[in-house]
Order: sequence, then C-alpha cells, then structure tokens
Amino acid sequence: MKIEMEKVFKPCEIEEKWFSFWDEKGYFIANNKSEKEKYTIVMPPPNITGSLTMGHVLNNTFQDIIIRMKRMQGYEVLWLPGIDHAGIATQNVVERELAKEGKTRFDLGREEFLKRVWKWKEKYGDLILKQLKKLGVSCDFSRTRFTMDSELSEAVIEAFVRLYEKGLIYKGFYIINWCPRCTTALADDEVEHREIVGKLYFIKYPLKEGGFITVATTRPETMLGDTAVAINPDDKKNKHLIGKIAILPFINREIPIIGDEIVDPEFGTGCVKVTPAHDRNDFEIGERHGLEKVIVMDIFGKMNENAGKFKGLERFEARERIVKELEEMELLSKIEEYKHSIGECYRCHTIIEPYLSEEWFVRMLPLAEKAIAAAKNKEIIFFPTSYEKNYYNWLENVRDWCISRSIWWGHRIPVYECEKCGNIMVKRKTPKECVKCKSKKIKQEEKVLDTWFSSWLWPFSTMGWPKETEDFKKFYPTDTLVTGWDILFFWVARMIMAGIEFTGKVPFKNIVLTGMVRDEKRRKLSKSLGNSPDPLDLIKKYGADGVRFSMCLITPEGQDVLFSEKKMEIGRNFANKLWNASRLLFLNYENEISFDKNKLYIEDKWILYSLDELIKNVTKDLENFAFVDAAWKCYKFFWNEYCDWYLEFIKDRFKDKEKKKYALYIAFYVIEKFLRILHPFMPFITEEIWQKLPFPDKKESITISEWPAPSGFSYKEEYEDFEFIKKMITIIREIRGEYNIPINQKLNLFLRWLGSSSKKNIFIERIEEIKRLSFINEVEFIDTPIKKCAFATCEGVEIYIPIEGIVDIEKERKRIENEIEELKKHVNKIKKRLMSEDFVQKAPKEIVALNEKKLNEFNEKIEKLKIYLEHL
RNA sequence: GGGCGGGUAGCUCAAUCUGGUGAGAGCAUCGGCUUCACAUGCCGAAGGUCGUAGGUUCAAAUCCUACCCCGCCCACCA
Repeated sequence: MKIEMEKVFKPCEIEEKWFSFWDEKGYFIANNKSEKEKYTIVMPPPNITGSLTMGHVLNNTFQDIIIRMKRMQGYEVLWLPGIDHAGIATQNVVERELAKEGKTRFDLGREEFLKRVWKWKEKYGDLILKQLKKLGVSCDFSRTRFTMDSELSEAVIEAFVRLYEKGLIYKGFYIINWCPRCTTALADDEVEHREIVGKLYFIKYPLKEGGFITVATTRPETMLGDTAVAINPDDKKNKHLIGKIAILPFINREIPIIGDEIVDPEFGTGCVKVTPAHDRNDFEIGERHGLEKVIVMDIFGKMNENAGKFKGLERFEARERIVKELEEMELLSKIEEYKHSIGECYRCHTIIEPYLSEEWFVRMLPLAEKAIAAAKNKEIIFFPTSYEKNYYNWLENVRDWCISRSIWWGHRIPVYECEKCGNIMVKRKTPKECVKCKSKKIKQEEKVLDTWFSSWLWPFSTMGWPKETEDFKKFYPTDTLVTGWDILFFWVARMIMAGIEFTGKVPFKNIVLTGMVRDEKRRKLSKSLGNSPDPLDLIKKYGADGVRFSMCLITPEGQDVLFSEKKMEIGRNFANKLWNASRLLFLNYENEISFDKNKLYIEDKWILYSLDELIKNVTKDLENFAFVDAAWKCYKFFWNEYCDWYLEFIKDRFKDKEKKKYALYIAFYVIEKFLRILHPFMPFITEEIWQKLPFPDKKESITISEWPAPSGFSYKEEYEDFEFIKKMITIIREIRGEYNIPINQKLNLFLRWLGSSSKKNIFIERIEEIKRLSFINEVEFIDTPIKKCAFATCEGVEIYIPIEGIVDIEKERKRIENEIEELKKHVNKIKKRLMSEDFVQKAPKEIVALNEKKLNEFNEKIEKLKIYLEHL
C-alpha cells in the first residue's frame, strides 16, 4: 500500500477536517473523571466588537501550545474561552448602526436600546471565537462564557455589594475624564495621551480696582467657569495682587485672587485661572479655598447656560469665538505655540474633557497592598521577570478606580434610592420597597459598571463563583495567564486584587506577558494605518500551522514583535519541509519496517542521541514559557539535523530492501516522536502526518498521545563520531565552493589518515554515503603527501583534492596562506594568554587545558598547511 | 519628574543573569546546483574593533562607574 502525498503541502484542506474531528471527539473538554492533576489557563476574553488581530494570534497560540503540551502530559486541562461585553465599544457600534437609520439611543429609550444591543450580540458576538477556531485553539468551547451571562452578572453584583459593605466603594464628585462623544466617564488608564503643538493664550482679566491681571491657558473656553485666579504666595512679582478682585470677562463675575502653592511662578505669567469644575488641579485648589464650582459644558461638550452668550456652542467653536472676541476687546495679550499633551478616549479618540461629575470609585490601596505581597511572596511569577517591577511601580502609586460609566450597555450599578425618603440601598436583588419607609417608589442608579469591573472577576466568575461549583473547586485557582503587557494594569493586576479579595487566593500562578505586534517600522498595527493584516487571510495563505509557527519563531520573549508578511514564510516553508520529509519516507515505505538494536548505524545513533536532547530541551523551555527557544530548537533539529544530514545519509540504504527495513524504522521512529513534540506548535500538519505513520498501536489522535520522553539510549560517543564525519564532508564541500566547482564535476579525494583509527573504521564503513554527500568520485588512502592539490586538515586527517587543470595553483597558495594568517591570529592570542603566569596559576585547570589543547591543534594545523604550502 | 527595557553583521534577534571554545541564527546580498522528498529546495561565500570612555580581573560582549543614543510605562503639563 503506497501512501499518496502531494508535492506541496496544502494546509487548508486538512485544517477544517482535523479541527472538527477533535471537536466531535470532545478531546478539548475537561474530563472530570481524570484522577490526574489539573492544569488551567485563563483565556483573556476578547472584545465582543473586535475581530481577530495578530495580538490574539500571538497569545492564543502560546496558550494553545501550553494547553496541548499539558494535555499530552496527562493533566486534566481546562482552557475556558469567552468574550467580554466591551461596554463603551459595543454601545458605540450599535449607536453607529442606529445613526444610519437617523436615530440616537435616546430615541429608542434604555430598554429598547438594550434589546437592540443584545440582538447585535447574538448576530456578531461570537465572530471572534469562530475566528480563533481557525487558528486551531483547543479550548473547551462547551464552557464558553460571556461577561453579561446571568451567572457572571450575579458575580459582578456580588462583588460590588461585598466591596460596598466593606466600605471600599464610595460615590463622590470629582474631576473625571469625560468623553463627550461616548458621554461617559473613563478611568484614568482608559485615556491615551498624545503630544500636540497647541496654543497658549494669554488673557487679561480686568481688576476691580483698575488695571489687569494676565493669565495663561490652553483652553480659553473654560474661563467661563473660572471662580478665582491663583498666585504662588512666594511669587515676589505677583504676590501683591493676592486678595484683590478680578472681573471675569463676558460673565462679569467678581472672582478673588488667591494664593496657592501649587502654582509655578515660572510658568506663563505666574497667574493661573482657576476652573474647579474643569480641571483636576483647579478642583483641588477649589477644595482648599472653598471656591464655587461652575460647570460650563453639558455632557456632549456643548457650552451650557453658565456660559452666557456662548451657550449652545460646541467647545472648540466656543474657544474660537471667545478668542476672537477677546482680541476685539483687547483682552488677549498674546498667543504662543505650546507643546503639551492631550488626553483622548481610547475607544473613539475624542479629546477628553476633565469634567466634574458624580461617580463611583473603588478604594484601591487596601487591595493593592495584598496584590504586592502576593508577588513578593512568589505566589505569582512573571515571565519575563522584569515586568514584576512595573507591576510594583503601578500598584505602589495606584489611584482610586472610577468604575461608573454613563452608558447603558453593561452591568447596572446595584444601588437603589427611595424616591420618597432618599434612603440608599445596595442590594443583590432589586428591593421591592424601601427598607426604611416602605415606599414602593424606588429607582436604581442609572449608571453601569466599567467593563473591567466584570473582567477582573473572570478567572472565577467563569467557574460559577460565588457558588462553590465543581469547576470552581477543581480548577480554581488557575495555573497560567498569557496576555499582552499592555493590559498588565487594566486587567492583570486587577484580577489579582479581585482574586485575593473575593476568593482569598491569587487567581493564577504564572503570568506570561507577550509583546505587542508591530509593523517593521515599530508602529502599532492599526486599521487606519493600513498596516494591520487580517489573520484569517494569513491563515489562508500560509496555513494556521505556518502562521502559528512563524509567530513563535519571530517573537522574542516578552518583547515586541516586528511583523511582516514575509516572515510568515518561515513557518509555511517549515511545514512544507516537514511534509516532504515525510513524503520521502512514505514513498519508500513498503509495509515493512523493523527494529534491531544491533543493526543501528552511526547516523542512527547520532540522530537518536540528538532527539533525546531535543525532547529534554523543548520540554524544559516550554515549562519556562520560552516559546521562541523551543520553536527554534525544533526547527533546527528537524531541518538541519534530521533532513540535511540524517535523511540524506540514510538514502543509500533505501536501495537495499533489507537495509531499508531498519533505516526506515528509525526514520519513522524519530519523526513520530518529533511530531509529538511539534504538535503543540503545529497541530494540523502533525496530526495529518502522524495518522499515516505505520505504528499500529498508536493512539487515535496525536492530540491525545503522550508527550514524548527521552528514549534513554546513551550514544554520546557515536554522536561525536558522526559529528566528525559531518565535519569532513563540510570541509570537502567548502573546497568545492571555494573554487566554484560544479557538483556534476566529480573530484577524487586522497586522505592521509593521521587521526584516530577508530574514526577511520567508521569512515570506511560509511564511505559510500560520504562520497555521495561530498560529491567525490573515488577515495584513496595515502601514506605520503601529494602535490598540486587543494589541501585541508580535519582532526589530524590530511585532505588532498587534486586540482590541477581545475583551478589555479597560485589561488590555492593564497587560500592556504590566508588560512594560516587567520590561525596565527588566534594562536597569538592564546599564546599570550598561556605565557602569562597569572593565567596559568589562577585560571581553572580546565580552561588552561582547553587553551593548551586549542594551541596545539592550531599549531598542528598551521604546520601542516605550511608544509603543504612548501611543496604545493 | 518617577520607573522599566534596549544599543552585537545591511535588517531582526541569540549569547550577558552564571566572565573563559575561532561571538551564532534567520532575512537580505553574492557564487554554484534542476542530485529521482522538498526551488516553499540543496551546497557554499561574504559580512561584526559587541554604543563611547574608564575601571575590576590572569581573562570582559558579559561585572562595575560615567557618558551618549533609542524605545516604552506612569505622573505633570495654567
């Protein structure tokens, strides 16, 4: 029975097939009957509105690698997929849809709008999970969760109530980051800062007693809300003004000039307009001095009734108008160019307005302290470790977390107010009546919770917490989290805090942080730049395996990845190489293979030794989440050892039916183990090939096969011997390359064997293969040197290749002279070292010996080259 | 201002923690090859005073100090 294989590996045909096979067999479902240890990975839930990005590809590939290895190692694994409801983003998407119909969410009303969002969710919400499947992720889709599921929502409410009852949640008026487009508050870390060249306006405020005071501002429109001017009390130039009264233009409000130390006398004029309702610092000044807080804008960023005649203008229009009118009134003393940074909404990139608003906050300090302690006690380990410092740095300076959002899509805050007596109730279930006055008129807080307030519970809310479910008992706390470093604070640190606070346990042991995927110019991938490839296109073109393996190969640990489509070729080419190497074996396979330890050749032992090393190293690397190292080791083993040397070497044996039996056995044996090692990286192609392998008692699928262990043969010596043969062949090839002798021009080889005689025996044993691989016609052993040859030495063996008529003897002379020069340089270095008494006395014996050995070796080589040069 | 990371071949990175073999890969470049698994391939070559200056050491890409660049995060920014 011949096994047919196409010349070029076509991934698309097999990916669908194998994924459904595994899925139907339920291999990914955590098997509750297993008695083995469990292993859990927390999948970062992708955003419901998003589609698959290269970032997802990267960290999901890594997660899949771990989970597949652990599954093969016999752990009971759980990798639970899910999506988060992405409050602001989703609401934006649906609002945009509505806008096409000419409607706003207010036209629909809260209830109808939410129905609309749910409808949208049902339609598009699982797109990203479908896309992830194409990548081959082996998560347990039967346990898919969504942050707005009723169980998860219960968890959110539970968490809120518990924190509130502990006094860790409070409500208050503060300056928050307001996005006028999304009409909601944002947490500090949801604001992206961008440096711009803006303008600094110098505005003269008339003094009540006559004269002016000049203030500087980048946001003139906020002046309408000014309630003071502040000066540093130590500012000699200006302090005489403190206590006087200024008159606010347009509004004609009398505002005091006050002293406050926060003011930098060196900046601008040294006088600061104070707008407590529109600036965080000004707010603090306002608190210290008991100033009035005048809000001049509405939630859409339009000037309100406090803005006098500017009412109704959009904030930037108002700015222009105000500047123009100030100029006409001769109250604008100058405008300077000024570089400063502005905050933008991370969802819609609208400029953030610092805004006074009543919001809900979580006190972070008590939570942060425990999270720091957990890392210090090594209950949490970071990969790479350097991120631990960032983690401490953030937690030590943590600020309270603004968790309320003035949008509709999300978990509505479980706070209820009695409309009759004003009693505030924080309840798990909507109260039917006021506990105080029994009134049935109760209204719930309008605001919803920040999406992260549900995500930070993800590791346990997905397992049924607060209920003590079987899953929760078994799989929590989890083992590993793999995610990008960009959400270390947003999400990772908060999950740790939540885990400790609500379950008393850190939610995971290992945190593996991956870099960001960027383009070759180090820019972030983004749709607007057009540098963001569609992973699904890449998968179509290079195969899921190709993309996965390429990403592993090009991603330095914890550092950013510079992506280019060209780089995807590495993985695809490797898949093809793997395919064709297998093809070679199958083409030669005739239903007969067998194993006999006594019939192993030197190259068999060499590859077996090498395979054992690979298994040990890759297992170790993967256990340390060193995916790149592991992937490169697989790559090099297979391509540069198994294909380039082993397969090339054993081909001769395929011609003899008897020898082929044994050769093929080892070839299949090695590839079989290698496929299992490679399977976590390239799940599809490994399965496809593995299924064809002629080992009758293998498992039904490679996915549930055992993770390989070293075979334990000890062939270290044979390994070295074969390395010598490789070196001989390489040297001969180098000579040929040096003279550009085409390989179809056969050369003869003369060897003066002054090296090890056991190696000579091995050499003679495999002489046919060696001749073939070094493109040599005849080999002859000689006792005396011969002239007019290309010459080289290898471990004492003198190599002569007659070159007369093929190349210039002068060229050979030069080549050898160069070689001698090179060697002399090193010899001198080593000599110098060895001549130093300090070195000989102080350096470790092995090092001295090594140097001596090298020196001898080099000198010997030089001598030989010199002698040869003389009689060339 | 606070913190983190980096500077090694034209490009992207190993090796640095734990000092010691002729500093290694991949891509790009150059030369040779249609050898019956693979041109998504095979065989070779060229390319590096390891950011700069000191120091420690028998020995420094590796440790220490200073400096120069580059990137990132946090805070501030009237």
